[in-house]
Amino acid sequence: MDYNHRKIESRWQQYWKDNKVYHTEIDHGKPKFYVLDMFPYPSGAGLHVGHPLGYIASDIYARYKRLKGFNVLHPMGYDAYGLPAEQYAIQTGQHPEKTTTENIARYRGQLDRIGFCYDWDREIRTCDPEYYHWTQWAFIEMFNHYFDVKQQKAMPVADLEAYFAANGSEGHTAAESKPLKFTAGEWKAMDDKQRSDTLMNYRIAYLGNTMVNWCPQLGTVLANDEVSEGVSIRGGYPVEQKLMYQWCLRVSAYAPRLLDSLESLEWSDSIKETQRNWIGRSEGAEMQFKVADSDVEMTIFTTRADTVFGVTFMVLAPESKYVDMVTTPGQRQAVEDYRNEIKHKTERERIADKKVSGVFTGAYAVNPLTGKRIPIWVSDYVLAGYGTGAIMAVPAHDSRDYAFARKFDLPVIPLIEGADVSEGSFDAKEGKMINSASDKLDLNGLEVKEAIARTKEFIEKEGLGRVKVNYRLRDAIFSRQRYWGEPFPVYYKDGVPMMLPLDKLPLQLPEIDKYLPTESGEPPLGRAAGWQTEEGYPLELNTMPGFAGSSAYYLRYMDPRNHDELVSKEANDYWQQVDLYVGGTEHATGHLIYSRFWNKFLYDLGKVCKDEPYRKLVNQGMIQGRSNFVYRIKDTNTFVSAGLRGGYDTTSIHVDVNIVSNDRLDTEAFRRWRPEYADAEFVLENGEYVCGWAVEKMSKSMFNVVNPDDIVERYGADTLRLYEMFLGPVEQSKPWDTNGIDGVNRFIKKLWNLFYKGEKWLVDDSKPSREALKSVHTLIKKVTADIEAFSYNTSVAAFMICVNEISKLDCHSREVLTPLVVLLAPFAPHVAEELWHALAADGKEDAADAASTVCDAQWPEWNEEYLKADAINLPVSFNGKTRFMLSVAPETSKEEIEKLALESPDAAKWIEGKTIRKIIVVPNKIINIVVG
RNA sequence: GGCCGAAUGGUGGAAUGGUAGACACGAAGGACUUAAAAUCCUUUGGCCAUUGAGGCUGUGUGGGUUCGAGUCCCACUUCGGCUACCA
Repeated sequence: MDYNHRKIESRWQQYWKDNKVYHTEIDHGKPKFYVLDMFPYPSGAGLHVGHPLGYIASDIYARYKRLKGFNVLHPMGYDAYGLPAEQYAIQTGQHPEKTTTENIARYRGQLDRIGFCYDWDREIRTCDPEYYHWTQWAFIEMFNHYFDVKQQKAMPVADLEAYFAANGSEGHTAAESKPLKFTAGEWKAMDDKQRSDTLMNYRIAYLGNTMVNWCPQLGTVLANDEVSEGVSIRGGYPVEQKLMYQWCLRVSAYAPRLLDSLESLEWSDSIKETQRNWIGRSEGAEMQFKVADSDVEMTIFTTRADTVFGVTFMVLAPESKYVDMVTTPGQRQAVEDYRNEIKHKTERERIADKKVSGVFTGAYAVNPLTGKRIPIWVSDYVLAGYGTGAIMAVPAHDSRDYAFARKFDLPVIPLIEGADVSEGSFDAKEGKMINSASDKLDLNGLEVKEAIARTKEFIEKEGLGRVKVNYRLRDAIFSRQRYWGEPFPVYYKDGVPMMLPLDKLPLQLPEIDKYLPTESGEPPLGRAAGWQTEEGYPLELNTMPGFAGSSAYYLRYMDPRNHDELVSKEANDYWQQVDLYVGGTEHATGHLIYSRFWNKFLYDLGKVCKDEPYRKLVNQGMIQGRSNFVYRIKDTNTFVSAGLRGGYDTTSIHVDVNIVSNDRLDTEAFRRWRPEYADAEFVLENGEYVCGWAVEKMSKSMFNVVNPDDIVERYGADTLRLYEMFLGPVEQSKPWDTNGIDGVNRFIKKLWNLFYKGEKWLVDDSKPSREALKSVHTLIKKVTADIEAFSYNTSVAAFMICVNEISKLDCHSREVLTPLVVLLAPFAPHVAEELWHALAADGKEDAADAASTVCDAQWPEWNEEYLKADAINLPVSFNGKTRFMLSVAPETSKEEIEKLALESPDAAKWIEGKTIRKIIVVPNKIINIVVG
């Protein structure tokens, strides 16, 4: 029997399915382990060879944990709502559900062929009403809660209403969009609409008038993490700022907790750092600046309170509320013109346009420490959304302020000794202060850090401001003007937003005729006939964004068919949280923040038992494409091999990597590839056409997409799995290079040949040699350590070494081969399963019924006794240079080693005629003898 | 501009501060074969030497710590990734 991957793999995939081998239930007799992949968006293009990398890595871990005796939860599902299906629907009129269902079927087929151990009985889809029921439920809970800053947790809005009725707004501790002041009497006098509007200022899910990223081409708003460099991540369309009334989530209230509990997570430092930056905590001070000849006081935020003596002007964001309050009549027109100009520029244009621009308001502020009058300007380099939208400008020590001062010829006062500000600002927070003294505060001579502390102390004491911690993290905009998303469980009663009663959930997405906005500019749901409650109140027309469905999906896998709750207490208590989460780094500032927020909210409600959803996170690298090129001689249909193109004037052309093998072009396949190459001629080197190559993104247009199905068909899923792991560390990005896959395939065949020679079954019950035992026990130790450390590439190498050694020893002992098969089961489950059954049935064909599956085997333990070497070779060095090797028994003491080294004949010639100055003996490592 | 990471043969990559280059690809040579494929064996960082050995050098650059540095520290160069008028 030769190794036949097609037969083996289809046979065991069928067996696993028929026998529900990977079905998981709660089992209190076993410790649990939850391994989760970030679920995919099923795109129309299907999986390419890069997608399964993380799935294979987590699958290996899940299978390993199972063999170690854990009850492993390893589910899979689909993030099914998304823009591509909707865009496709707009173009073709095809219902996105149909496209999505087809794509899911294709994904499932591709995944199944790779042999994953998912419990498909727990599959979820975010577009399934049974699933989004709980997305809508969570939204209602967020609407019904506010965030209490003092207790740092979510509390019922009803409590807040009671507080307002008793005390008014005075002294409340709710996180708010903006400060509001009202008395208990005023609260009681409010009508429903006014109360609703007021409470929106505090709810965790609230309707707010906020600056949003509006993308005209997509016809929808986008969250900050869906925009990069002023264009949408999906599609790359320009994005502009627009004030809109939208549903938002008060994520910013959770910023301190999101930041603090990062410490407790086993995530990579780089992704934690990315989240820290995104949350953007900065310690500084808020200070009040009085406006001259006016009652207005402006509040600014600064991290450099120490530089207050160098403030020579103030700058307001164009959208700042202060602009209208301070602008003088004479400057009103100029300011209005400037604001209009800014408004019509997109974010992208504002960034691209590095020119400094701004306009004087005509007003002056008073520096609270020096009493000097300083002009107030408006400029778009100050952002309305951060801090208070107003800054004190210190041109000597901030490069942006410096550029502005130079452009508009404003004074620059250096505050740090030795800082040369004739060419640029001095931004570093170091040095001794100068020019910083008044009759109340003297900072001269202090280090910057001391000066910051001293100033903060001073302004708090004098009532000029207060110490303040600012966060960059913004509330999440939760409305999308699209069809293919979760409908909001919201209706409007006389203009007041109301939540549907819980027993009306799920509110199902209605059918519509076209997937475009209505003529009046309303979102697509505006086309749905009868989109209203039974009482006739209109339902919300927006839908939820992509991250809504992915924020709590890990909980649903614990209890996917529960009709009464998101997850039962029993299931949540058992499975707790994800122990290992595998996915790409691109979700660092989106999904991984929202999901943590969502989970913390549910935790506050007592619905989940863990504060954090994902205990350990591993980020797999991206698989890039490796493109191949052919070189056409200009104006001909002749192609020259890469090594010979020096003498010709050529153009390089991408060629389909699937007709190239080891960078050698299949010239016949090339002629068939496209009609224009049918009569192509070739200039060969050594009878072959050698292609050039480059690493690029994997994409259709580069002809470098490799489909896993093709690899599985040709080499088998086990080879694909082993090869993807062998390519390099899981965390590292690397190009897909099919060169080299033969090596892994050869390894499987070699392994096979330990069991079968033709039809003959080779395995026997003989006592294995010490070398064979040592080889396999070394492997057990190595693979166990490697899996725990996620170092799969070195594991595969270790398998190769072991199989080579055992082949050379001609060992076919069951005692050696059985653990080898179990070790291999996580990596190459099909061939391991086949051999496991063959071992049980002594190589007979009907092996399938002969034994339990390898999935129920026990992970082997290594025996240190077999690993002990007879002798250890220690390098002996003189004056740091290795001169010879000394063999000693493993348990030799330090003193004995020293004696042996000095007495060895090799040592004599290095010691001769010299004095020994120092001897260093590190047992099992080194002997170093210093002579002179 | 900020933050993070990386730099080792022709290639992908190994190496708890202790014999650098595991393992694999590719390449060269050989065995088997009518031939090819498959398989197996040998060699494979560079330089010098070779009858038998052997020797020198070598992990981006320059310093440092150490008996000993690819690994730790400082500075620099280059390349990736993320992020960005965040005051």
